[in-house]
Amino acid sequence: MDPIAIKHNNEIVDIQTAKALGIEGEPILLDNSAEALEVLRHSTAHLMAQAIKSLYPEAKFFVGPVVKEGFYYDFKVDAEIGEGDLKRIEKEMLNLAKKKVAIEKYEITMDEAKEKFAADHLKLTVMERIPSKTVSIYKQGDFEDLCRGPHLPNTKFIRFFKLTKLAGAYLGGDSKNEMLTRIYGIAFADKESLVLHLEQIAEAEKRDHRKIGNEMKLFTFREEVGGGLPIWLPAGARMRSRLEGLLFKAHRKRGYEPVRGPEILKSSLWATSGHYQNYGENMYFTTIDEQEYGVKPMNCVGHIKVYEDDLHSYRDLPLKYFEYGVVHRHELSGALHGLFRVREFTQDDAHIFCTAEQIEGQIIEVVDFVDKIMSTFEFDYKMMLSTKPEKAVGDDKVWEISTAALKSAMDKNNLAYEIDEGGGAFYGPKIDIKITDAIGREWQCGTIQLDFNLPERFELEYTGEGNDKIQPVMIHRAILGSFERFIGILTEHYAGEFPMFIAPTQVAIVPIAESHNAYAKELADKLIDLGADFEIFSKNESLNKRIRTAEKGRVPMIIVLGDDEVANRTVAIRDRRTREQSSMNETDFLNFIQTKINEVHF
RNA sequence: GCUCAUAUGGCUCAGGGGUAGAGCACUUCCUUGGUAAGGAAGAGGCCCCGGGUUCAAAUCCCGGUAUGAGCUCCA
Repeated sequence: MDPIAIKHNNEIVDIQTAKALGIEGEPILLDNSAEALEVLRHSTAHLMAQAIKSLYPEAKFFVGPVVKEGFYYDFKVDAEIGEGDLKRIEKEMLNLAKKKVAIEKYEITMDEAKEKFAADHLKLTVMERIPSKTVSIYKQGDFEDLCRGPHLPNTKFIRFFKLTKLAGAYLGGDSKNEMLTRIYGIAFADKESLVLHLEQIAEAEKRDHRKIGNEMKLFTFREEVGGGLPIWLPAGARMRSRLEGLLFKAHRKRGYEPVRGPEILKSSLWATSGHYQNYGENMYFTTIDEQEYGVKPMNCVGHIKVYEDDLHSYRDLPLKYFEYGVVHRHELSGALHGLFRVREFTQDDAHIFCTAEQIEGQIIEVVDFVDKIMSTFEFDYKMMLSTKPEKAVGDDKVWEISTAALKSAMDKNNLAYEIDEGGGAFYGPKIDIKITDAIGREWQCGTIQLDFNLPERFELEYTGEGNDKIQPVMIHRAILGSFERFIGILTEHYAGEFPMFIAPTQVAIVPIAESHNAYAKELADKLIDLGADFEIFSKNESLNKRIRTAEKGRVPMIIVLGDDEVANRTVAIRDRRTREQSSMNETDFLNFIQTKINEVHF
């Protein structure tokens, strides 16, 4: 196999450039390595541009980079391009690739380039952004494009690709500029990888929590209620309350105290906390009796008021307050997305007030808490440490100390993390927990934020050993993040087939005939006593229909009751996934359910 | 927030300047069935909201609301 490029000084250099400059290096072969895909996808973007140019001769092109999920090209044509045109463009791309045209590179001066592309105002805009005196041109057949490369040596390497999305995009991402057409695509070195990728996209669509949530009647949204304001239906609320219950116990076990702050607080308080200045554009305000109030976007201020209710000794610390805090944040309307991005949500929020010496131990404890929960739900996760953002309160020195404290807690305990520069909260640095779901997608849930600023702003203190007044440190933390987003993620993670301990309905009871209803009711009562939710399928429908309905409802366990079961006090169990049947006596069954429901402790 | 698209019964969707359609779900009746759709009859819609054009608007136009995709990745 011929190399498609080389790696020189840790940079990808294409064959054309290497030859011109006489550079040698480690060969990059056409496989699915990051380097090979970068070159392949970049050239596929160009091939797409060539195809577009041949179908729409008036086309003008802006930029066509490689991105995380493939590549795109921004361009402008006179005609309307719809989803249906993607197939046409793909076909033309295949035709062009089949001609096995060499991709050549040459350099010209910026002035020459400006003349060459004089008719293309988009390319001219691109050139305005390039500081160098010369630019490179890549040529394949009669198609030429301004590009820095690297590119494949020949179009024949491009075989396995797919144009995936069509969208509008502003020139340069700025909404003041003109709107261009953007086509996204993906390319791989072999057919299997492409097929696998497309299957993954289809799988993600099947798991969409908006679709499953609707089918399972977990939650809904209503136009007349407002955007981003979820309505929890009985099934969803049952599941949510199971999660809340398990997590409540877990907090109590770890020494957290439940507290509760008000939904609206005076604006002056938000000014003290800094939210008014730094987060105000995301907040809802209301004025009553000439007094302005802000609807809380976070729970910290309420918890600070809990702390302030009493004097504290160093002996009391750490104090851990937690609340399932309902918060409102005005997200951009275009950013709303199912349960993932809403304007009202409930955080599993807690604030730990501790001494500086206790920071490390507390961080470790929270990380351990996170690990327990995420592993229970079979999530892999990684941690990101985010540093000071542009909009921030507090001295640089305080930021340095708190960032260092987080790093040291992680380092000392050999916890791996990545750094996100400038990604912190406005009051302090943070560690975000990113989980990976069943089909490999990443989600941000929990967060641990260190805060020296709010204690300072509210002049919090505790009495030290020497009877002196010392400022405590606050740790903000959430583990699920919010019930809304977490349940959305769980829905996609499990494709709606929730494990027994969290499922909205644990057991579907299907009595075969009316004469078996009494036994069904008797079992149902016993299930309630165990804390299991059930549903009896005794409607006037065929047995097959009722079993099908129960299956489609994604209930983890279906039991069928007929003459045999009533006579012997047994249940016929049908497994949701394997569709296999087995029999169990009543006592064993109830014990089994009890074990299944209680097998999880966070 | 911006651009484009979409909005028809509880759900999924077809239709379309002049009586509103299907499947599922729902109700009633028949059927009493042993592991993925038994049969029949019936009820249910201000066609998102507000304006405009028209003899006539669910349909065309404008505005609003909601939903979807994209808007950060720089030749």
